[in-house]
Parts: sequence; structure tokens; C-alpha cells
Amino acid sequence: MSIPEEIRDDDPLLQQAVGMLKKAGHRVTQPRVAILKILIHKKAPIKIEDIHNRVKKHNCDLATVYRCIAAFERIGIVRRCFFPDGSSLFEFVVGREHHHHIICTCCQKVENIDVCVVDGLERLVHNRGYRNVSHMLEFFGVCEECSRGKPDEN
Amino acid sequence: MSIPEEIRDDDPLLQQAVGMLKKAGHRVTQPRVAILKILIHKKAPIKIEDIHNRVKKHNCDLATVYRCIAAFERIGIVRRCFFPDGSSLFEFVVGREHHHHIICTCCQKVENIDVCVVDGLERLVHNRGYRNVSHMLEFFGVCEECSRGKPDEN
DNA sequence: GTGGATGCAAAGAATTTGCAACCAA
DNA sequence: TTGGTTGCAAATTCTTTGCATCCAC
Repeated sequence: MSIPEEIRDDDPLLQQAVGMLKKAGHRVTQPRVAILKILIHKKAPIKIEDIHNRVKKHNCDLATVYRCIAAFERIGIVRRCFFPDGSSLFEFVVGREHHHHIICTCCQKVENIDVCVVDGLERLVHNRGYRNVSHMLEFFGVCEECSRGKPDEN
Repeated sequence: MSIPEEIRDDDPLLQQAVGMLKKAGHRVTQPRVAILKILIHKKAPIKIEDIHNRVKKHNCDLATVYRCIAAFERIGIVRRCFFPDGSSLFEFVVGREHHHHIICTCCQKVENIDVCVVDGLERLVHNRGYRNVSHMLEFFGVCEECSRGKPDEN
């Protein structure tokens, strides 16, 4: 299997993710590296199916994508995001600042929001006795291009 | 079909939801009323399957539950919430304050957080040109009971 | 009476699993 | 060499759809 995408083998983010894989006791296989490169290259949440579309030409099965992503999520290399319709996307998080998204409910474009006013609330949750606290925050709306020409319903 | 749950027909929240149904041009059927009562009675997000388990004895089909919930969501009677594993829950929102949840990733217990520091950010999103802006924020963690006896990993 | 809603069954998506072959360590 | 991984196929689970019947209005 040849390796797709423009991310090089010595890419620091890739190296870091590979290190996490190894530390977790996993093997660094070609499908995993290929999927990691796709995740790193796409600087936004991506669908399982989209990942598969880019690796299947290299003989990587859909089941393998599911299994790899599940492992990445467990290790903390990716995190799961949600579309308002309930479908899941996955985003590479290693070495990236914590942030949130604005998702257009019309064209599904994803933008980042760098401000996070929520971190403080995690302490509140911690104080309620919760451990391993995390949060997910997504904004949904209709982006400018999509609402152009349409009546503003809000 | 007899009507389940402890919610009475003259319950104000039920009345309000029924009004929204009618205003949206939908009919007030027995399955819909039964599902609404279950949603109102359960003061937390609930799974489609759980709803079905409580109405199927009254002859309400799973497909009907899906169709009703989809209609309720469109009208704004319920909203979709997410579990960290990607599954969807639905919560009755009519007449209830905007709030968020703490979900135990272990026992899946759901608690409410009444503070919402996020509303202000919606303006920011609006200023970026987005319309019909909404957001979803969920906290995940391991609750006190679940982590008791286990080492604190965080 | 009439069109929207339902039950049933079947189709379609999304995700998981079993297992022999494979390959990273 | 050897056990973790993969590809393939099949099984599950989740969700949607078609259609005749039903019932809210």
C-alpha cells in the first residue's frame, strides 16, 4: 500500500500520533499511517466514509477504518464531533489547540471557533464529583452563502 | 390505545406541545400524545428505543416513534442530544429553561447544568454571518458512584 | 369524506464481528 | 517467530420507506 496525501513521513504531528500509538501498545501499520495522514491533512472533522473513500484505492477496508478510528479515539488522537443530524465526524486533535466548530446545517461547511468559555465549567462538573471530565460544544447555523437569497428566518 | 405514564391530559406542558403540533399543521394522534407524555415524564434525554419499549405494549410501532420524534424535532418540541459513543437521545424542551447536561460515560446517568455561558457566543456566530444559530454543549465524565473505588485518572 | 398518520414488512445505512492470512516488532 | 491487524464477508444494529388501512379533523 502506498501512502496517500501530502503529509510527509517526518511530519511532526504524524510523529507525535505515532508515538502515542506505540505508547498505547499498538502497531504502526500502513493503513493506520495512511488514515493518520488523511486526518492531519484535513484540518477539520471528517466522515468515516470520506476517509474510506481516500484509502480504499490503497486496499484499506471500511472495517479497518472503523477499527483504527475507534483505537485513535480511545488513545486520544482523534475526537468525535457531531452533526445536527446525528452523524459522527472525527477530528485530529494532537498538538492542536482546544476549539469548537460552527457547522452550516445547509452545506455542512465547518469553521473553527478558537475562543472557549467553557473550560471553566469543567471545574464545576469536577466539583460535582465527576472525573475524566470533557465536553463537546458545537454551534449550528446557516452560513452566509447558504442563506443568501433566502429569507432570514432568525 | 390507552395512554401510558403519569402525565395527565390537562398537563400544561402537554397542552403546549399539542398546540405546537396543531399550529404546525399536524394531527394530534394517540401515538403522538403517548410519546409526548413519556418525553414529559422523563425529565431527561431518552433513547428512541426506550420510548418504543414503553409504547409498544400499546401497539405503537418503532417506525412511528422515529416519525413522531422527527416531526417533534422539526417543530421544536424536542431536541437531539448526543452520547459520547455517538448515539442520539431526545429531550422535551417546551417550557423548559435552556440548559446542558453532564453525562456519566460509565453509567450514562444524566444531570442538568442550568448555567449557560455559551449564549453570548451565539452572537459571535451570528456576526460571522450565520443565521438560525443554535448550539449544543454536553459534558462527559465519570460520576462519583462510578469512580468510587477506582483510581482517579484525572 | 379526505388526507395525514399508522402498522407492518421490507429495504437501506451504519457499524460490528469472526476468521484465516498477513506483517510489524 | 508471534500476536496484533487486516481484508473479506456476514451479521447486527439503526433508521427509513412503501403501501394498504385507519382515524383525526
